[in-house]
Amino acid sequence: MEYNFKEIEKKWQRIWEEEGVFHAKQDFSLPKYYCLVEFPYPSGQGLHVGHPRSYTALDIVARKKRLQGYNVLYPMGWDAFGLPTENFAIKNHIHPAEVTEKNVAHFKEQLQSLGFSFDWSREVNTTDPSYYKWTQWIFLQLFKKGLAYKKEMAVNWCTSCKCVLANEEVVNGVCERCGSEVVHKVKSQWMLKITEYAQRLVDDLDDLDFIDRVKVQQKNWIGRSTGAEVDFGTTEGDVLTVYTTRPDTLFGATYMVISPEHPYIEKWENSISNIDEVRAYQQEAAKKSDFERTELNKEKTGVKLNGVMGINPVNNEEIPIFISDYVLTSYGTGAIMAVPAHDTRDWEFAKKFELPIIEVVAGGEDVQKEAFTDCATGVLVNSSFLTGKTVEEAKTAIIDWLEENKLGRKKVNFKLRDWVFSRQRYWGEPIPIVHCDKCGYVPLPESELPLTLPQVDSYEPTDNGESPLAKMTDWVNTTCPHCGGPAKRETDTMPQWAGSSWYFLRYMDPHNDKELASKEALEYWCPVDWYNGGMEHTTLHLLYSRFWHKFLYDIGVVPTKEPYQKRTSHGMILGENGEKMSKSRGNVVNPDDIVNEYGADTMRLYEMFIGDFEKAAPWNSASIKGCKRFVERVWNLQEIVCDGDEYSKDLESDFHKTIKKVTEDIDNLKSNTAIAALMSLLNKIYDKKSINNAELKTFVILLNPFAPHVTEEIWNRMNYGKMVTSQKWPEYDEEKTFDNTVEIVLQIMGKVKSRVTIPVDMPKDEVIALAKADEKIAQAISGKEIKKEIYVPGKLVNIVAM
RNA sequence: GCUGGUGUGGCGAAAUCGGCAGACGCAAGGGACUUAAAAUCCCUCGGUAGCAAUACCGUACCGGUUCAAGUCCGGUCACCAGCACCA
Repeated sequence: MEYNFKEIEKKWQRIWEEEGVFHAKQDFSLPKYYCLVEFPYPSGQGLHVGHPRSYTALDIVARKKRLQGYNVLYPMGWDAFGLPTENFAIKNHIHPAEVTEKNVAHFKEQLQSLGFSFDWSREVNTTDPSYYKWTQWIFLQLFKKGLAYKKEMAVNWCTSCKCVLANEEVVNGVCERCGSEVVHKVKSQWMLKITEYAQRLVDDLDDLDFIDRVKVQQKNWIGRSTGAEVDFGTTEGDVLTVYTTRPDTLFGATYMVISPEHPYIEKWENSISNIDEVRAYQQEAAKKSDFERTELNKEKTGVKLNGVMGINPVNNEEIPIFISDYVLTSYGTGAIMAVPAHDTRDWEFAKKFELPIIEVVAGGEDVQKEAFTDCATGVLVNSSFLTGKTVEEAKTAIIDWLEENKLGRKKVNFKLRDWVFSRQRYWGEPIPIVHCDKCGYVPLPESELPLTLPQVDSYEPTDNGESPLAKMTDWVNTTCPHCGGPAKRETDTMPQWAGSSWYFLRYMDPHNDKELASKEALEYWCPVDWYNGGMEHTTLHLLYSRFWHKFLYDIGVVPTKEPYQKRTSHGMILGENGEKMSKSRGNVVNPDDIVNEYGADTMRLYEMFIGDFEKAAPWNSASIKGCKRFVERVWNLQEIVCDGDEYSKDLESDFHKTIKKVTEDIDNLKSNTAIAALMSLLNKIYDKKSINNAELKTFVILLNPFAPHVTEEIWNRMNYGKMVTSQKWPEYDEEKTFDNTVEIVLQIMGKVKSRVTIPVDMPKDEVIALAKADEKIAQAISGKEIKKEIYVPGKLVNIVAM
């Protein structure tokens, strides 16, 4: 009997959709489960085979949870603002909204052809004004709380996108999207104070069920370090504060370094005798892009400030001050004390400028030859009242001393920077702020939201760094909501990360036009129980949305501190040659082709069977056949069905074992071994040449989350009643997962010599006796002294005989 | 450089606690069915030696702990990812 997957899959997809089988119920008394996958950017290229890996994995979880009686929310939508659409629109003279609509339709069709159990009644689209109304609303709340502010500063500017980038979007000095050079440009930008949440973004990770590498990466990115600020004196009388994580080494500070942009240089202009040299260095440093700064980091450079000296507060010694670009303006105080004996960078600099190197922690080699940095367990020397203390003791002692004498304080610093939020492009949410000469930056009244994107003639980005919206004078010129005077609208738009920072909340109540979602819906659905997405979003979307959610929690909008309880991440699907799939490499696999040739069930099974979900895996066309065979063998079970309303004796324990295995594996994201277990069971059924109705029902339900179409069709043809989707997930009896007898191995000195089958509950003495009676064992131990006899129940007997 | 991870057949991979290494699948070889092919079904399938029973070797490499190590400990190498002058 042939399985016509093309017809049958389409049929069930239609029925599921028509009957709203996967719609989350409005009944808030039911136990809930919220499964979420990152909504895609609907690019013109269509779905990538990587998308279904994530979507199928959580589709399996969602379908199983429904069968287990949960009210499941598994939604899908479109993260549709963004540059590729805008660039396509520019090139082809079509409005980006039109491009988006077309791409969305294509994506949706592709997703539906894979049979995902998304609740399409809750579809959202970030470019829909009824959606971005609330994105703008959140921005206004941030503004009102002082967390959105405008600042003139050097920002990352992508020379190709002609747009500023957040720090998170700059990878190795180039644009993460297009790979073009990123330069520094001084611009006035909207910023979000994510740094205010740095501490909580680190601390609250502890209570979350995120995979470790996500936690570690977020922690590294936020980069918390604990140390002290120390106030150095100067011969100018000003206090020069430095940040250090090693205040214990204060007696080893032989010079100071400030960043080229440090404001004291202006202040000391008249006292610095070599001011021209200093100015030249400043200009040189300003010209360098991030890329150059990191590329050229081998050789230390700098200029000594002649005429000004620093004063070390612990011993009142005068030490020189340098400017150098190895000290960053944006971290700490933009100034450091240099301890060349115990810091590699300071050591290199000291060697180059022939500065003294004083050892203050004993235990290393000669500090004149190499910096001794790995000195956490060392003991202090040459350090007055700290001498003799361990590093840890000295840290505490010096901080106490500094605080007592008001010369310093304990201090926690973060690498995290505030989020550069504005973009000079058209296809994004307009920032709902107007600028009035009298009143400054004034938020639009909430009643005027959404502030919709105006129609423009040209979406072309400009070279002068202005948004295309700036040319729309009709739109730009407005009145101040505060004083009624003339004012100008903000013409920059929000970054793509804005709409995705809260979309999971909108799914909870997507058609609400009074609030971003109702209190009841938020109470019920928060938090997302399981969120799967790409590692590439760890320090972007995932961090940003945690920040927004925490803010919404603080202002009483959402009921939980964190948006996502559990976060997992899928490995990439590589091309057949083991390289990343890309057009230029010519190794792209189109999911449509696979669905056409093998069907959605086979595609789903293959992507789940391909290997460890967390690891990258190369595509292999040949291996798909194995999954197709499996689907067909399952289909053909219909030909060997016999009567029976309970598991047959010889398959009973296998069924209980498989139910247990599949149930647990789905919860642990191990679909590969769950499918392997189902394949094994199927092999056993075929060995037996028959399956009864009770067994087939269980088998079909177990397989349903993985291969929903074929199982639904079998269920239907067998007249088992209703749909599989309305059945109950099978249960297993732990007792029955054990066999009555078990084969154990008999070892001599840890080497397998023989095997024997015994009742599981046979006492140790009897098992050992039986083992010794075994012909091969008896032979092996004859004439030898038995040192030890080990019995591991259900596994083995090992006899140590010499 | 720092942080995290990975290393197992021809290939994708399994192996909650240390307890039969290679489940499951692909590819390959042999056979059955067929006029033939495809499909399907059955058998073999880590290496070496042997007709065979069997023996020895084998989870990147070196060493250790243990009755027993893919798994634990120490060291080395390779690869992947993230961060990278963060004081």
